[in-house]
Amino acid sequence: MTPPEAPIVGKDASTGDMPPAVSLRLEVLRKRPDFQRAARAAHVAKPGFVVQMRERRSDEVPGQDVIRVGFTCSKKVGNAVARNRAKRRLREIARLALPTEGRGGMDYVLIGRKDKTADLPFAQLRDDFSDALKTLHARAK
RNA sequence: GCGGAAGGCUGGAUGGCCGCGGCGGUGACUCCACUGUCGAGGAAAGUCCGGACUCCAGGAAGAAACGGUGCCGGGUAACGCCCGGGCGGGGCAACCCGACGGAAAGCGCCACAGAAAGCAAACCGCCCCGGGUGCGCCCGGGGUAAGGGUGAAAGGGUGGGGUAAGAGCCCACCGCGCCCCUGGCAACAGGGGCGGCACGGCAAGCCCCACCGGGAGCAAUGCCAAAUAGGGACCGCGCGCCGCAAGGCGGGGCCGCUUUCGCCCCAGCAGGUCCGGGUUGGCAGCUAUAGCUGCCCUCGCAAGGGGGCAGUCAGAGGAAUGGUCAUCCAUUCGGGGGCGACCCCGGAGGACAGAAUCCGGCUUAUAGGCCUUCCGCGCGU
Repeated sequence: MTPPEAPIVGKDASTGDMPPAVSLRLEVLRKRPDFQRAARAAHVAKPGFVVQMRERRSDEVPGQDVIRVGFTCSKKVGNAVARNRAKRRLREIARLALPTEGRGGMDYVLIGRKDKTADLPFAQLRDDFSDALKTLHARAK
């Protein structure tokens, strides 16, 4: 079932992000202060998750060629198994979309929701994430 | 075949595409790319016990307090765990359950009901004597504890003798207590003798006895680096008393307590040197041994012990061990076909649950599937 999905990726890739994407790198957020700064920035809520995005200041350590992304699932999401599964699915949609649809110099934080993050169809999660990114990028303009 | 008891195993499979963490290799190799290899559980969970390990308290001994354990024996590094046994209780049985030391060391409590709840008493009764009778019984005195009733429990139980009625008053058996013998390492069991019964229950109320326990925890702890508050030591100057000097005197401190042994410190100051350090980050601790896994020998009823061979098996740190799709596998729902086992089409969903220093246990959660042994009933031979 991979072939049917390939056109989607190809279509998104043709929107014009290809040239700067040459050296975009993904890094994972690990420090609490980074999460707290992102929490004060813009956010978009979708059924399966919430996305926060913050533009790093130009003098911050990771340069403009780096996209950073963090994942948060609090105890409200469920027990350890539910939290881990939600986080893994969030990681996957981020990994699939950010190299082509993300912007350098941004910190993204994805927040899991109870039951929805683990149960919604994967394709819907991907579509919602693309929509959320477009909304955030338009707002940041 | 039906019903039941005990124990054990498993807990989705295969493949495609795309990924993650550790270690190794290769490449102009701090980034990165490619490649090889390894990568969650029986409970990883609760954090309830027991340890290893680390730090704290100066060494040793002791006492008190506090906490825990509690039939006996064995196993173990240890345990509150495990195995075997005893006793008590439940079940036709297989088997299961048990805070199971001490109540003549002391204190305390025993609700409700009941006449009476621990010291002997007597509500209804029963019996005898005296008196009165309207003959139904009533009053007074005394003897009883068999019967009724209450209760979780009422001063041994059953039967016989005995008596006015009764009563260990007497007798037999059972129970209980003491002594002795036998078996057993022991808990305990069996037997004999004596005693006429005295010693109610609760120790999951305090308590007593025996045994065990110092405290805190990997966010332990050690190392490195930067900035900085600002503390201490030594050198130098100076310095209470005694002494030529070494040093002593005097004062103070060191495990929560005690004893003993031992140790340490002691005004002030411009300067120099060194140490130290809240916090943040990095590295170590960090995964291999009271090991684990498989097979075998041996001792033991067993838990387990001794030995041999082979292999070596997650180490993250906002936390890797996955995401997704397809097929199969069981499960279930709807429709159809077939006498039936079952088959076809479509759909749903896949138990509990995710390592965080590491072991040994316990407890709790768990869809479905599988295996072994045993018991009762029924049927057949």
